[in-house]
Order: sequence, then structure tokens, then C-alpha cells
Amino acid sequence: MSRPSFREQVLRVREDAIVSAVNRLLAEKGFDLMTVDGVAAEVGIAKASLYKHFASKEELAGAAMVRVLDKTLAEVERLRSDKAAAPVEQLKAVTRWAMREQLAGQMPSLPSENSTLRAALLASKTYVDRVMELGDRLGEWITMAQAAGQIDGSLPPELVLYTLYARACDPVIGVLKSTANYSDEEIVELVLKTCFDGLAARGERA
Amino acid sequence: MSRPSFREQVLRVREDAIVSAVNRLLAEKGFDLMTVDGVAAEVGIAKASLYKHFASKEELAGAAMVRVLDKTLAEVERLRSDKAAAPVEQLKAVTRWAMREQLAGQMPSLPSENSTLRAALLASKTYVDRVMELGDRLGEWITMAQAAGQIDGSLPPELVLYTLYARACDPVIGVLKSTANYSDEEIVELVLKTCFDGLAARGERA
DNA sequence: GTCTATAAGAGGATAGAC
DNA sequence: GTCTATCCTCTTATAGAC
Repeated sequence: MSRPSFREQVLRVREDAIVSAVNRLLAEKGFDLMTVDGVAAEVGIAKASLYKHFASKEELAGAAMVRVLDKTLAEVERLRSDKAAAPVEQLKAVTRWAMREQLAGQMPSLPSENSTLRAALLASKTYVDRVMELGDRLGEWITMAQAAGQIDGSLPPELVLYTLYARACDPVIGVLKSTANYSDEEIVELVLKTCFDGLAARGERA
Repeated sequence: MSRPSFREQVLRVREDAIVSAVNRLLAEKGFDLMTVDGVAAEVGIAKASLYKHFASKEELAGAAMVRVLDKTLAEVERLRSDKAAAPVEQLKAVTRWAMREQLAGQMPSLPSENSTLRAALLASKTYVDRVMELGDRLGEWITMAQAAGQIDGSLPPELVLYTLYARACDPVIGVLKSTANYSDEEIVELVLKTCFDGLAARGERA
């Protein structure tokens, strides 16, 4: 309850710099190709010093994921303050946000296959808590949007949730960017449109 | 033009076994986590023998990709024989096929970030040729489907193409499977529905 | 807590006998 | 072309001085 000491503040700043580097490298190369040496080099400290802050590469990734989840939850909270917005618009807004983060090279995407990483993440209470909370928040919007007839009510809510999550690491975004035919905002709107409206033409009938 | 000798046939069979193992491991772990030792072990030969057939790990992956593209092109050709089917149904059919392959652990998905792999693939004429041919075949159906008002004509055809490609490595499929709430066929139809019809409810008006 | 130096091991690729 | 044995680099992680 006492305010943090100077040393603690320095520690915080240092660790924040580390997590930022991890976040960027995770977004750029992914977990497997990211090296601890690379992180140390980007932060500008020795690798051994890194291990004084985080016990393993998996913990580094976990810290970056927690921070990204916190940022996402903050964005969700910000959107929730707009009571007038329809639930489906809230869902679109947070999806836009996630896709912009990916385009900015700020969205780490972890492989779901790597078992050691997965085990480490699931062992982290802070990580699991945030995943659950985000799922709850988005789940509320999804349920409301389905009740209001804005989201297809025949779809399992979990399918809707996972489909939205997947937009944050959609490879289509990177491919479209590499063609250099579209601005970032155009990419966001194109992918968002295919996600919510589908590829099929929307005709006159149901 | 003479028919292959016995030795050549043996070689073919051996290389086919290698590519099968690569294909499976690539689908299971991805390129980065797949090891050449693992491939050798699965085939049941020494690692050095592998290198008599393929010069590098990248070439192994390339061979697997070429084979998968060939299988896809064969499936496309099979579908083309049904002249009565609407183009959009052809696109759905080939997408279903790709998703089933993923569910069966037969769809290798390569990271787009890895530059050495990318360079090796683009240097392979057989690979590039097949990618181009598949793009042409699917592009025809996309254009026809848009002209017929079955696919949203406001979407750039390349966006439609990439969106369909992405279904072959859609992480949503794996997540849904891990929940064990749905059969493989249910997963295929759910993801196909979100892809073509979108998350939003399809109401009465355009 | 930061550093230099190094252990320990995985993994891609090759040498050389057969 | 297949094998065993080995090389060599990269990478995770730690030891130990300051």
C-alpha cells in the first residue's frame, strides 16, 4: 500500500521495455522464430539479465500475451461506455481494433500447437483470468446481438467468438498488405465485411 | 519414353513415403517444429539418406506442398466435370474438401513469415506453376459466381481467393475440434457457413 | 541486477565406409 | 543409396565475477 520505491519503478520500466520488445518480435516472427538473444539485443541488455526478470522464453511470451489482453480489455471497457451502440457494432469495433493492431505489428500470435508454450500459458493464472474475462465480455455482446437479430442466432456463440478471435491473426490481412493494393483501413474494412457479411451476395430474401 | 526401370520405381515409392511423412508432420507441427530427424524416424531411414533425395528441409516442405497442390488441382478438375453445378457451389465444394483435409491431419500449413522457406518455394518452378494454376482455376469460378450474383460483386476477386485459401489453415477448425462438441462434418459446415454467409443475420432486405 | 563466459543440447547438414 | 558417426551452428539456460 506504500507507494512504489524508486528501485521498483526502475524495475517496472525495465520489464515494460522487455515486454514491448517481446511483443514486437512475437508479432514479427512468431514464438518459434523469436530468440531470447534477439529480445536481449532489442532491449539492449545481456541475455542473462533477461532471465533475472523472466524464468523462461515461455514466460516472456506469457507476459506479452497478458499485456495484449489487458490492452484489449481496456479497449472493450472503453467501448462499453457507449451504451447507445448496438452490440454487433461493439463487436465490429473491437475486431477493427484487433486488426489494426496486427497491421501495426503489435499483435503477437502464438502457435496453438506448441505444447510447452501452451502448458506454460495455462499455468499462468493472470493469463487464464484475462482470457476468461475477455471471453465473458465478448460473450455478452454476442448473446445480445443474437437476441437482437443482428448476429445469426443459429450459430453457436462459441463459434462466433472464435471466428472473431481469429481475425486478430488472420493471414489474409498480411497477404493483402503485401500486395500493396490497399491502405490499412481498406484492408480492415474488407476483411471485416467478409467476416460479418460473408462472401455470398446478400440478396432480397432470407 | 521407355517405361521406368525397377530401380526408378523403387526410388519413386521411397520418395513418396518421404513426402507422405513430411506432409503429415507439416500438418501436425508446422514447418518450424518439424525436424528432419523426425521425418527420417517416421520414414524409417537414416537422415543422411533423406538428403540424397532432397537437398534441404525447405525442399522437403516444397515437395509436400507440390503434392498437396496436385491433389487440390485434381479435386478441382473432378468438380469441373460437373457442368451443372453453380460456380459458388464449386467454390464451396473445394473449400469443404480443404477443410476436411485439415481435419484429417493432411493439410500442411506453412508460415508465411519464414523468409528462407519462402525464397525456396518461390525458386521452385513446379511449386509456383501449381499455385498459379490453382489461382487461375478458382479465379474463373469466382468471376463467374460474381457475374451470376452468387458472390458479392463488390469484393475484389483476390480477397475472395485469399479468404478461401485461409480456410485450409483456419485455426477455428482446430479449436472447434478440441472442444469435442461437434463432429467433423458439423465443423466443416459451420465454418463454411460463417465464411460464405457471414456472422451477421441475413434479414429480409438487401 | 548487470555483465562475460560457457554449459548443454537440439537440429541442419555432411563425410566416408559399404 | 544406405548407413554410422560427426561437424557446426544456433539457442536456451546458467555460473560466477562485479
